[in-house]
Amino acid sequence: MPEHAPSRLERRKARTRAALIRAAQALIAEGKTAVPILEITQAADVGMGSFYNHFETKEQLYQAAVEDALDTHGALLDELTTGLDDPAQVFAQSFRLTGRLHRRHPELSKVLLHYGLELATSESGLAPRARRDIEAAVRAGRFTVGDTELAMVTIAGAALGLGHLLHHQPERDDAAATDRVTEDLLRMLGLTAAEAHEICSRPLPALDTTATGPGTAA
Amino acid sequence: MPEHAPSRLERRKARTRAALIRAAQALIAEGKTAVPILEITQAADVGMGSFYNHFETKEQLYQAAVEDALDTHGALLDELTTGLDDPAQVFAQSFRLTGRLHRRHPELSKVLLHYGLELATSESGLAPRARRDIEAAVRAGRFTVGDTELAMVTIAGAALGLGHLLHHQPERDDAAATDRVTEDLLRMLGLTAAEAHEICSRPLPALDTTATGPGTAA
DNA sequence: TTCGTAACTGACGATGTCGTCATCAACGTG
DNA sequence: CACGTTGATGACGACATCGTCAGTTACGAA
Repeated sequence: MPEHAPSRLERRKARTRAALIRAAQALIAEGKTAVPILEITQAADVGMGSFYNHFETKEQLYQAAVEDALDTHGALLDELTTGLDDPAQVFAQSFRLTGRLHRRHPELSKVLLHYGLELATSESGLAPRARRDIEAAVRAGRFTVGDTELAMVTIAGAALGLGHLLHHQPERDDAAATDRVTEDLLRMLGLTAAEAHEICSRPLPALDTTATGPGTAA
Repeated sequence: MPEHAPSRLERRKARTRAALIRAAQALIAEGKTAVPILEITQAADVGMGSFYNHFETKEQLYQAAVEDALDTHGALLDELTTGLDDPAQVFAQSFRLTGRLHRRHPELSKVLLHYGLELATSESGLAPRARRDIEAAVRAGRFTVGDTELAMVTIAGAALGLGHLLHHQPERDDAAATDRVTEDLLRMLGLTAAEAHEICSRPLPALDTTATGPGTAA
């Protein structure tokens, strides 16, 4: 991989690929995963045949779309939690930010929701980051966790449930709901009720609307 | 509805309907929801045309199949938790039994997993039972819950996550895993760590393999 | 037994989707 | 400028699924 200067042709290829991924994410977000390929390419403003230049099957495209969405969100979380020294707060902040994401970037959120629990046990995506953060907190004596793997699926399930609820109850205050669930989870992880509440009351960094599109990671 | 004696013709109709629902549940359990109708009817050992005598669309059949599975499991839970006077134990026992279900009745479990979070917010199915139990425990001063709805989606998410993990890690002890997650959730719900542990150590009623088939409720 | 009805059945035409392929446009190279 | 290569494009044949329908069987009533 001699890190070629991505010459015009490659950039064009990348652009059509990105367009397909974007369209796929939009369709997944609408729950329309069972659409003809032609419809996807039209949504991407790309010729029908172009699809097969990049993917062999619809499922393959969807997989790439989800992977892209996960990378985007994970990178954002990492960026926004650097510099925090309390591992418990890193966890809390990540979770709270993810909760807010459901409203700020509904498309991305819905993509995550659609693939749901598959992602919780997947070895790529958010799972490794979550495991890293939880184990760090355990080592630091902040969390009391009997089984990291079980805690992770519980937390992942809670996150998905929360997102699902937020999408179905648009009138509910997303920040308040997310903070409460985070607080509940911190208690579950061994923090005292008082401390859990305190951590979830701390201010959060702003969640910019610089939604990174596909093409950033691939 | 004069409660007619269900005469032979009606019984036959009910039988083919049940056969279709059974087949649908089996297919959902295998994740094969995108099969031609013909395949469903063959699995049910029923003529192709019969499908349209009972349902108008595949999705309609699946919906009936899920409803049936939920009623079956919910009724079982109610039956096995009657007579308990501590609402916290009712909750714990229901959750522990549901966890064990993932291994005892994988088909039924997978049906629940497939429809996932939809069921957590649905007004029919297990959600009303969960709400009832949680609110009873709160009234009795056993649980400390800020928002019942949020607790419910968290718990539902945890249950789904647990089931998902159990299906993907067959070597894991399902009873131990379930009890630990239950314990975690009880702490989250305000019980002390000691009490949570104690409640999850109590013996459970045997989970008979009298899997009720479709036709019982419909 | 005979007849009417309700449910079952599988074959068939209509419809929709797939994936290929021949062609074309854009780009880089000698 | 001329040629080769890479990617884009959409039309087309192959194939699968759908839902209907005309005919059949099982049942119940007269």
